[in-house]
Amino acid sequence: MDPNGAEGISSREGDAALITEREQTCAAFASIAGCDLAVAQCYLAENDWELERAINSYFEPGVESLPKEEPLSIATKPSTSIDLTDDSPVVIKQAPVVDNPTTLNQEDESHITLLTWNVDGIDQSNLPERARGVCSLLALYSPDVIFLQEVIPVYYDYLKKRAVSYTIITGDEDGYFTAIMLKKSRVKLISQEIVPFPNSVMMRNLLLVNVNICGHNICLMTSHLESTKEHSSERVNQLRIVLKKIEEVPPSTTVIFGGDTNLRDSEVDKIGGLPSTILDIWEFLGKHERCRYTWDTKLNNNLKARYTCRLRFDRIFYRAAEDGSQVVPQSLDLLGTEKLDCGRFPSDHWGLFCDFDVIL
Amino acid sequence: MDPNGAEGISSREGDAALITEREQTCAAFASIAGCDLAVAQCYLAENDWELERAINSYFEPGVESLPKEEPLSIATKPSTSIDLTDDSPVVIKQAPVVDNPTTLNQEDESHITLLTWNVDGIDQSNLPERARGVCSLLALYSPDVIFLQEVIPVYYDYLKKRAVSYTIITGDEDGYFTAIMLKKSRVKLISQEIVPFPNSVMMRNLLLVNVNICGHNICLMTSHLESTKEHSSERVNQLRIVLKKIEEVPPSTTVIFGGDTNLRDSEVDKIGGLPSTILDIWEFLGKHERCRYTWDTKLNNNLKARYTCRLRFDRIFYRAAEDGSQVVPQSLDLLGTEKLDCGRFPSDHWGLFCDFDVIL
DNA sequence: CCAATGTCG
DNA sequence: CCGACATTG
Ligand SMILES: [Mg+2]
Ligand SMILES: [Mg+2]
Repeated sequence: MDPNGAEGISSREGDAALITEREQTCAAFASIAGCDLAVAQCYLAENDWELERAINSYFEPGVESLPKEEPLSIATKPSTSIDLTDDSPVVIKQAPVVDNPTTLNQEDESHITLLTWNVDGIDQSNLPERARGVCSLLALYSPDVIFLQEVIPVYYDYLKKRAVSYTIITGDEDGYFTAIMLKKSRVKLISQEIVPFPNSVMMRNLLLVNVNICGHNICLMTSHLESTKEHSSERVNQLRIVLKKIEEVPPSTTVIFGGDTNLRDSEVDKIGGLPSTILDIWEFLGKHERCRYTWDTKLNNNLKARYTCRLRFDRIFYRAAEDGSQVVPQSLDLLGTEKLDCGRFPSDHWGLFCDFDVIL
Repeated sequence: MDPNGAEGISSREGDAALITEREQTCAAFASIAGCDLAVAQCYLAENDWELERAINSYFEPGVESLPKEEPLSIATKPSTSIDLTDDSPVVIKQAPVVDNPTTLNQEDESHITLLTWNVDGIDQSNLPERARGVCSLLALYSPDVIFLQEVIPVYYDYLKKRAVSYTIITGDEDGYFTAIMLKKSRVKLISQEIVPFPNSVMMRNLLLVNVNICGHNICLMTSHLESTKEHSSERVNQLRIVLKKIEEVPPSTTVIFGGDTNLRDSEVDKIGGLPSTILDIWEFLGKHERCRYTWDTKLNNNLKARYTCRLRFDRIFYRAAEDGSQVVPQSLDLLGTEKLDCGRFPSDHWGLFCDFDVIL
């Protein structure tokens, strides 16, 4: 797998037509994988110049020691070595490239799209297939901005390979952590910051970036607030920190927070609701039942729960820039609600996909 | 025990001196017990005219069925039939009468005294002895106002007998409930009210009375807020109701709330602390460690707890009347911190005794 | 990663 | 009537 260990280009090939065909295949590989031609050539040579096989090989990390079904408590650091390879090779249907006609994202100056998703990287069962499922949807929807929670190091490694058209910023390096992914073609990264939650017992924090999209200054924030009912009061404290941070952003900048808040409505009530300047986008868009619950043990079997419970854990908050509302929430949808071949879903949470209108 | 079943007065007595002596004994009995002479004569006749024996007989209710050690959960209604009699008769050392020189209460126009105490009537172990212990301290300190929590019906019956110099108003009739006791000689009852806690799962409410003491209009309130950490949010809601009710009292009236709040400091912080107009008397008086914890499993063995924990559950709140502070908290002390003969304390809570200065 | 319950110290 | 944790549906 080491590109340096592969044979040099054109070492055994003499036929000009063949070289041309392979050069085209290399170009296609490089385009899909977002790597350079030398790396493309290396993977193709190792896979008998079959494009699909080589692409799958490229996106599946090498075999490591794999404690596959090791149960992990939510506050425990997961093992950092896992094999994201799977028995059944998966065809990459959408290449992670810009302006791919097969994506659903129209990608113009009039819309900004955002996805937030807790991908449950700390559940190791079917993780390779689940991660591929997530990445396929990322490629299909190609959001301008992606917030992920519960990413683990090997998941991050996989994202770096699959989502080469994105800049990825993470909230931590080990354990499980959040990530912000910015589509390079659309989003200009200006700065980034990690705000600690000093009393978190779960290593949680607030990750934020300042970006410019289509000329708009936007502060993007994600977090995975303290989990479980037991830690309600710490979670509410973390929410206060988030809201305060949102309010501190200069008024000329739009702010979008998205993440796994683990919030119960009563906890938001307890602090007197959100500040009037900050909108909960699900509420703003009319509280549609269709995309209310982002965690639902009745529809989602990932947790094998013998109880039935659904909650709106994943939320997107929005604070408009003061000089007119140029970025306006438009629609909200759930992602990841279809079962994979393994019979399970990409995560125990649904993803939350939001489309913003850009009003000039 | 039925007064109607006793012999008529002077039925067998012919000697004038003896009659005179017995009339004096009757008068003493009536004074101590706060009953009329006929009732006094009845009890004395049944107890060979021995004053102490008759008094004890009077204050010990008749034997009923007694599931003595039946454990009760905090949310469960206790049995309403229990024998408050005890194997060892207890001598009434302080009669519950006004201006008794053996009380510690100077009882003048310059002080008002108040006691709040969760007497743990739902713990049936040693309840007769513990109730007598409480009543002995009531007699000793003779507070102008007493707030009790976790009174059960037979405890209330006992209080009515022992504390004849008090008017007793209760927050409920069965299960366990709160009581406000007003020293008849000092406190004029004007009105009373029960404010329901609509979401209590433990039948809790707010009991309040409007009174006049030494010319001052005072609103007195007690409650036993929802118990346990699990019910924190309902407890905080109940606290809000209490604080709102305090603030709604006309400004010309002093307000004193005392009770078992079950509050953790963080819960008060969560609502932004008390309103600035309402003082926590323990804080106001300098947060003395000596009387900080009113529930302490290290010093109090009643719960036989194998853990050690102490909290300031019992609190007194004060809102001054607007036209100058005429009633000012002066001192705070714990009561019931001495073991009874049974080796246990009157309650798992300490009583909280507060002295107010009356500034003319 | 539910909520209710039980155990333990 | 604690707080941390495990168990259950
Ligand atoms: Mg999770
Ligand atoms: Mg109690």
